[in-house]
Amino acid sequence: MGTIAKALQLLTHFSTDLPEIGLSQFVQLTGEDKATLHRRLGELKACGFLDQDAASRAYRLGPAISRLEIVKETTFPARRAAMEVLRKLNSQVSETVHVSVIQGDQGLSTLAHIDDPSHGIRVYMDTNELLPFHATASGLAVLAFFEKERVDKILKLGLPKFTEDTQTNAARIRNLLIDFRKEGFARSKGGFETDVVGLAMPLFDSRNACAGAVAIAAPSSRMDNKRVQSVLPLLQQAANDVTASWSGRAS
Amino acid sequence: MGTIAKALQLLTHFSTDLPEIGLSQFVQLTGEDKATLHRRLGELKACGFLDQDAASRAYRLGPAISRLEIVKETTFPARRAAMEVLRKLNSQVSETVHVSVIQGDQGLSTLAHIDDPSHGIRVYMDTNELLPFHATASGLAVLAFFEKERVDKILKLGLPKFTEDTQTNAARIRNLLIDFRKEGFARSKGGFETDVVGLAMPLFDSRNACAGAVAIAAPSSRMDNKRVQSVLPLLQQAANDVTASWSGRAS
DNA sequence: AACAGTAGGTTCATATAATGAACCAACTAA
DNA sequence: TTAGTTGGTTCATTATATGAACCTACTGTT
Repeated sequence: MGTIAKALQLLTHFSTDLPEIGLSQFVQLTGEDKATLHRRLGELKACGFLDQDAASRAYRLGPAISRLEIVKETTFPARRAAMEVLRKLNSQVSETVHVSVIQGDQGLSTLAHIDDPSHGIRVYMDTNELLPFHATASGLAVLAFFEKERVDKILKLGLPKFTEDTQTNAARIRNLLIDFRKEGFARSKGGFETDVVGLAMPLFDSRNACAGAVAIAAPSSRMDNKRVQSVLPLLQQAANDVTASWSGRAS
Repeated sequence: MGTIAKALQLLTHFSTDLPEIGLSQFVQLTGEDKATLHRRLGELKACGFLDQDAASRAYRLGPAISRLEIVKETTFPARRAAMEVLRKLNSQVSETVHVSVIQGDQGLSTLAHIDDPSHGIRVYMDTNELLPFHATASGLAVLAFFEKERVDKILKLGLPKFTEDTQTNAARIRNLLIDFRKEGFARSKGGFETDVVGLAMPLFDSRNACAGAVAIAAPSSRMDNKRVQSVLPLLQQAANDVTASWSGRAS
């Protein structure tokens, strides 16, 4: 790995749970030398990718990120594209739908979502919340397409129990992943929020790496096996549409 | 300059006008060796900061940008913070207001804006359009706080004429900047859009570098010298508020 | 078909830049 | 005082980035 990649790797440690990181904390997180990290962080800061709190001296993501995101969304509106696909999918299935992207090893962050308005009982999404890999359909969908090493690493980070139905047995999760990979989609029932059934398909970037997932979240009362079979082709189409708009390549 | 900074510098070449850049074009833009650039671009791509079009092989901004921006805006909502300040300013002055951030040497991109709803005749903003440095109050406000070398570089890039009143004389612009720096704000009249008067104050990041500007855009009929004097303290307050929310330091 | 000009991408000896153990300095708590 | 933090710096050593020359594929031209 080159110096550039090592430096950019540092940025992946930032998350909604850990928005500010000090020098020593970076030493802990990476195991690298303090002097080395200090120089890397300094360069990232000089380029505006990091900002340093004047008082605490901790680092946080800098203004260059916003600038680039504006250019990216203006010229290649991934967010808008995802939103358009979701509008279509929502109109077809009349359930809450969302597109989430991988955030390092911590989970998935929601890029775009639609809370379905047509039912009295519906699934609400907290967009600020990270979706855990092991307890959501989206998370399982991307895990199913990760290399074994990465799956191992993530499963070893801990499998918190969110509900009675959260699957916390690593071996069983691994078995699920084999099925999901074969079938091309993942499902979960009440593993993150009680009574919510999730159906998710992976999304790929232009490097053919799994970048996220598109998912349908519905009350379990409205999502029996028959309904699953009927919405799957629509979800597949949505996944293809998002992947195509992201990378020019349909899966 | 270290390798990391050199690599990140490449990203600044992307803009709304130039969203995709090929290898040879990078050679032209930077004057560096093809092999070197190829390796740097490859590393940026491997980290998800760049994406490569499968057919044309051109590079564009990648998914990592969006991921980081989501973390940044979730945990440290610069955009939202700017918007809140703008709401207050708009309620006070009842004119179109906006916050723009510097985008390399190409101009300013609008981060947040409010089109004032209270007047029949009002200034509309095209958020996708880059604000030129030499023809807008925001641009002149930041130029006034740049080092001389950077001002020279930008003025040499060309001074397109947008209206009859666009100032295209570099020497006169330089004189204006001296005044603006002294007064702490910049003004322009019809230089970008006919009959629009702009008033802008610079914004600073935590490194004390000028990062953007907050501005009021009004029809010239509503912005005489007397009105300017009355809104300036409000603009100053808004600039302080944004800068404080961005960096923890009031100017 | 041969040519010239473009593009993206690769090789390997060389030179430059990254590294890290040991070092400060400042602050906090015992 | 001491011991444990924190962020930050120095400089000899080592590893990495660099770039001239090379390859390959595709374009339109003669």
